[in-house]
Amino acid sequence: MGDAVDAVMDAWRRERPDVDIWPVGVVGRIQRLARLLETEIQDFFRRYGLDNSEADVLTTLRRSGEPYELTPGQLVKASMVTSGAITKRIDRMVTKNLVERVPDAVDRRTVRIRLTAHGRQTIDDLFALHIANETRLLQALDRDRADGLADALRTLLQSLGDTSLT
Amino acid sequence: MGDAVDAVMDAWRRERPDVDIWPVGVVGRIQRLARLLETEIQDFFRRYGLDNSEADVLTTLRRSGEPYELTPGQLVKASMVTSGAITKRIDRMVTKNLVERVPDAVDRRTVRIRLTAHGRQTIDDLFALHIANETRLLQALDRDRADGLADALRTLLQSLGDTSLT
DNA sequence: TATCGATATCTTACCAGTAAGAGACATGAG
DNA sequence: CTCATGTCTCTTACTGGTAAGATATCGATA
Repeated sequence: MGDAVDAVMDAWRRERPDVDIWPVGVVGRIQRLARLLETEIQDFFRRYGLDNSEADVLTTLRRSGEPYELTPGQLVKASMVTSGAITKRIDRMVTKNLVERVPDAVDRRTVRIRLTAHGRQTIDDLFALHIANETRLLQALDRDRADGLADALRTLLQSLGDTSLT
Repeated sequence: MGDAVDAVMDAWRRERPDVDIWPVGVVGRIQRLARLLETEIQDFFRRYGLDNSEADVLTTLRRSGEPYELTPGQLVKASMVTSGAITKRIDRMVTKNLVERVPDAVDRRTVRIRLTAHGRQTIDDLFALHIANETRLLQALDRDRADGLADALRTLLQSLGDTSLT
């Protein structure tokens, strides 16, 4: 008994035996897993009054280290969404007192987005729990298989040019 | 030199050495890859006047076999989007003459969504090219590594309950 | 056969994100 | 010093999807 993608592949082999559809076994699974994992992670953060997009910004700022601030442009590069989406996220998060906009002393085009004390506290309280939740989602893989999986995924990401966040 | 996720993990190890963040190496990569692959595949279909959501419906109907029709409910289960989204997709695709709604003879609650001749032609013309494009996206992996990757992803999907499309 | 819960599709109000570009500011070449 | 070009953030109009529920129909049971 396979997974949902095995069913898709069986159907294609019946309908289009002339095409070797092996890439579907990788691409289709990555897409389905991404959706399932995103839903699970969203459920986790929602229990604490956050959503995925807010958690994305909070974690990006937190792991950047003291003083926990980045420009909107840096957040765009780290996030895989457009600048318009980042502006809106920041607007929402300012009203929730998770981040604040502080003017840049040197370059007046630039704004710095800084974690508030509340934002810092929120993500620090949640981070270990969030990682524990991701560990639970991956518990079907032992550590060796997980490492092998991560290696193969890294190879793909590098080949697609995903080598930097800045 | 690693990928973008290696940079994220290095940052976390510096900022939160108390947390073992190994799951990020899998979850983060699946999420980034899903976005990158989706963008690439969207670019591919856009060259032929389609978008991802339309291609999703066309492929689902095509691989279901003669007479190339499914109910909206079956499309919902195959697609990972809500029924409202499927209704809208069908509306758009009807105006583009890719599918048609045909009443079900037996159950009048049910509608059958059927590929038109144009829809059938469109997906049949594109399918082999689409698979060739996916093959290109995965060319960094040889066939053995791709099989191993697919196996690990299948294990995860099954553990998360993703075993059927119906 | 009348009724009631289950099922199937569609509707409505809303929202996050996108694409394109506007506006403000910086900077280097001449 | 000036101006043209580049950079940075934000705005606007739009779109695809969601959540919740309305509407219509089916089917089992008393």
